[in-house]
Amino acid sequence: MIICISWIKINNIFDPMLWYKVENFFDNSCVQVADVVVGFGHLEKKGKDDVEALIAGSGGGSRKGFDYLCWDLYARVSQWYSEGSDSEQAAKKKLRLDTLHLIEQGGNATAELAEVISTAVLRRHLETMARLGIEYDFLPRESEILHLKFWESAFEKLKATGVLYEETEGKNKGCWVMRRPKSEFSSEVNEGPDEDAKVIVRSNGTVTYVGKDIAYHLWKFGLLGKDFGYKPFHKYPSHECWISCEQGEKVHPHFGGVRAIYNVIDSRQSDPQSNVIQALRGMGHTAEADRYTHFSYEMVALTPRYAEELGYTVSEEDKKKPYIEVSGRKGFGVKADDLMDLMIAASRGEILKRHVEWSEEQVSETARQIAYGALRYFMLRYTRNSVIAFDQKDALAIEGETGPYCQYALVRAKNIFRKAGVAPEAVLAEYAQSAGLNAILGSEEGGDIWALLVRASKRIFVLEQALVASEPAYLAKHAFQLAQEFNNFYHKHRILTEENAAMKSLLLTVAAVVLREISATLKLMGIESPEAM
RNA sequence: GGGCGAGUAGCUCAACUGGAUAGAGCACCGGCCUUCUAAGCCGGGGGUUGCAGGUUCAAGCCCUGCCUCGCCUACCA
Repeated sequence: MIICISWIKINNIFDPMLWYKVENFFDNSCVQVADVVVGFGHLEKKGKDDVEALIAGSGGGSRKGFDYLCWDLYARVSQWYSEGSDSEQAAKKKLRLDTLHLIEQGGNATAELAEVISTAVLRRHLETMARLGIEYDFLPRESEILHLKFWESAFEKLKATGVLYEETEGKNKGCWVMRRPKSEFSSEVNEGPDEDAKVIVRSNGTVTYVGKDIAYHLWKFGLLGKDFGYKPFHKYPSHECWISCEQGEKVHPHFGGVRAIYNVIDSRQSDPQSNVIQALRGMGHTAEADRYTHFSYEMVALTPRYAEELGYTVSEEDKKKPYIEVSGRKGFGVKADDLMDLMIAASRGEILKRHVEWSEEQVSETARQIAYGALRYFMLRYTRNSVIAFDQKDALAIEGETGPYCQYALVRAKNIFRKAGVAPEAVLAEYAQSAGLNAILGSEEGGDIWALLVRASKRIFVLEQALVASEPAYLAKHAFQLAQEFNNFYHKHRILTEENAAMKSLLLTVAAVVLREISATLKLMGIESPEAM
C-alpha cells in the first residue's frame, strides 16, 4: 500500500552472480486495504463504479494518481477511527474487522471493491519502482494464499510433524501454537503451558499472518504440494511480470520450488521470520531452513530538517532527534514519486547553472541519472542495521560520500578521454601490449599511482565480501574511496599536457582503469554513469 | 518480563573471522583555479570506543554484571 523507499535498499547486487527471480508479496487482504475500503465506503460514500471512474480518471499523465488518493484517505480513516464516543469507536472497529473478513472471504461486493483498489495501487507501485529500474517477475497475492487453501495444506503438515500443537491450558487455551526457537522448555521446569509460544491459529479458528507466511514459504521451496494460478500482469521492455490468481493460464513460467530464498524485509519482521524458519526446521526441512536468509535491514526515516522542508511542522522534541520515523497512518512521510521528482528538480537546477548550452533532453536525462544515483547511493551506503535518516541535501551533495561525488569523479575521467579524442577501451587495449611501466611505478612518484591501481583492482574482492556479509554498503564504500583517490590523482597530474610520452600513456591507462572500475562498481549498485554533469 | 539490535570525534557513520598510531564524511578553521569541469584538491583541530570487571601476547570486537536508547514479543496483519 504505502510506497516505501526501503524497497530500493536491495537491488541488483546479485545480478552478476546468480540467476534469480524477484517476487513481491502483495498483501492485498490486509487491514490497510480494509481501511481504504472503509474510507471509500463511509467517508467518501463511493461505490465500486465511482472508484473505477476515479482510477480511470487519475491516470492521464500526472503522477499524482490513485495511489495518492489512497495515501490521503488512509490517513483520514485512521484519524476517523479514533474520533467519537467509546461506543462509536467500537462500532468503527467492528466495521473495520467485518470489512477485513469480507475481503478475506472473497466473493462479495466488498472484496470486489478491495480487489479493484488494491490492483490499481499495485499498478502504480510497479510504475514507481520501474523509475528506479526495479522490476518484478512474479506478484504472489495474499488473496490466493487464502482462496487456494494454501494454509489448509500447510496446517495438515504442521500438525502431522508436531510443529503445531493445540494448547489446552492457560491464556492460549484453544489455540494452535508453536514453540519459539529459544524457549528450551523441555529441559527446564516443564510444568504448565508454554505461554511464550507463538499463536498460529486463534481460538476462533482463524489463522494468523505467520501461519499464512509458513504456507507461502513451503510453496516457495516447493514443499507445499500446491501451486498458484498464474496470469500475465505487466509487460516490462525485457520481460513479463506475472501475478497470482485462482485459475490461471495453462502455459506460464515456473515459479516456486526454489533452492534458496533471500527475504528482503525490514528488521521489525525478524520475529515472524524466525518463526517461519523454525517451522521449516521443525517439519524436517532443515536444508531449506538453512538456505532461507532473512535479509533484514533497518527502516528509512527522515531527518527533522528534511521533514520541515517537506512542509511538515516538527515539534521541538522531534527536532532534537536524529530522525523521525515515517507513518502512513499519520500521513507523515514522503511518497517515492514525490521524492524522485524533488531530487530530479534539484539536480536539474545544478546542471542548468553550468550548462546553459545543453539540450533539454540532455539536461533531463542527466538530472535523472544524478537524482536516482544519489538516492540509491544514500540507501546503500549505510550498513543494514543502521537506521537511514534520509535528507535530500545530504544525498544530493557533491561533497562527501554521495552518489553524485562518485559520478563526478567518473565524469572527470570521461572528460579527459573526450578531450583527448580517444576511447578508454582503446587505451587499455594498447597499453596491455606495451611494457614500460615498471620504471615509473617503481619510482617515488609512482607510489600513489600504484596504490590507486591496487585499489581499483579490488572490485571483485569487495563484491565477494559484500555477498558473504550480505552488505551492499561495502560496494558503496569502495566506489567512494576509489572516486576520492582518483580525484586526488586527477588534481595531481595534468594528463593531457603531460610531456613525457610514457608517463602520459600510463596516466591515461590509469584513468581508463579507474573509469571502468568506478562505473562497474556503481552499476552493481544500480547507479548509472552520466556522460557529463 | 522475554528476544533482537545499537551505544565509537560536536553530528551521521566505518572498522573483514580479535592484530600495528581506532578511520571516513558533514560541520568548523586555514590554504589552492592563466591548466583535463573548483560540483574539486591539500592541510588543521577534534577520541578514556556507555560504565565496571574478566579472558588474551593483543579487546571497539570475546565473557560477566550494570546503565541508556530503539525495535519486536503478550490469539494485529
